[in-house]
Amino acid sequence: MDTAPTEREMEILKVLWEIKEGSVRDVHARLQKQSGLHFNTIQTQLRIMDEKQLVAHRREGRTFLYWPLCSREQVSSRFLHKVYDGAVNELVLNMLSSEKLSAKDLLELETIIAQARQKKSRHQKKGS
Amino acid sequence: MDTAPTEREMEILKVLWEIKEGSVRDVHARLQKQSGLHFNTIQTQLRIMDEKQLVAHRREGRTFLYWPLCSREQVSSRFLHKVYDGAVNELVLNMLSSEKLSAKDLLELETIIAQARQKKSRHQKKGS
DNA sequence: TACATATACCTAATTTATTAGGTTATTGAT
DNA sequence: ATCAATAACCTAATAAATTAGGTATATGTA
Repeated sequence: MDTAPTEREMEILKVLWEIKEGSVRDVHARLQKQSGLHFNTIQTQLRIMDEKQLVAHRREGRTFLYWPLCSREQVSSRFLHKVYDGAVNELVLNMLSSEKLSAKDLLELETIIAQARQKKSRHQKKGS
Repeated sequence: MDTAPTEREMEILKVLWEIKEGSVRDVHARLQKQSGLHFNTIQTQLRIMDEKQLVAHRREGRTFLYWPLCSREQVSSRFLHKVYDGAVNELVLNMLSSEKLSAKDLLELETIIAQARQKKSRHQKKGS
């Protein structure tokens, strides 16, 4: 993944992240309602994404099964660096102000980070 | 802002977020080194962004000064909803695993969130 | 005044993204 | 065996993004 996914490619990637692997039909079925796109459109998109190495495919009998080569994590990291020059804290700060998070969400978030921090300090003490 | 900024538009927005307001020349100067783009290219981009209402402009003597109509917060919120269906915790979790954060960063993050949470519970007790 | 410079403005070429039609081959059912 | 359905494959039209050339005008300086 060295080219950033376009808007439409993102939609397709989201489907593949969810289903792990799927045929054109599988992807089309998931996008049909919201987008109304033609089967062939998805097929062409997937072929192009294949060329761009955003996805890969294998044959399963007569049909191709596609899977993502680019993770949500990678897409997010790219976004972070593109928009925030890598400043996670800035991003989180903005999330806290723009999204309406419940106290429960916040507590969960706090816990997640506390755990990461504790894990980190343990590792540092051990020297790794 | 109802159209998402394109790749190049993002670069220009980043400059405007930083300098708050600036002429074509100002923006061009900032982007010149990294991108090597022509002055007119930036001018055209800004005109288009103006049409799209990603920026606005006013006259200052002979030159136009542009400022962003779309914040980093808005761009981020759009990203969050597009890629994570709004799940902040998922995003943060991914950030923690993809970015190499120092213990200091993590502590700062934890503090930021703890404060947001405490502020929230206070408000809830008061009933707002 | 003449001239170089900087500006907006106009235009369009090129590239990339998005969409889907038509063709051919394979498969499964009647 | 025939026919309908489904798949890949090929092709291309359309739309949007990206880039920059050229023109006209104003401004400050020699």
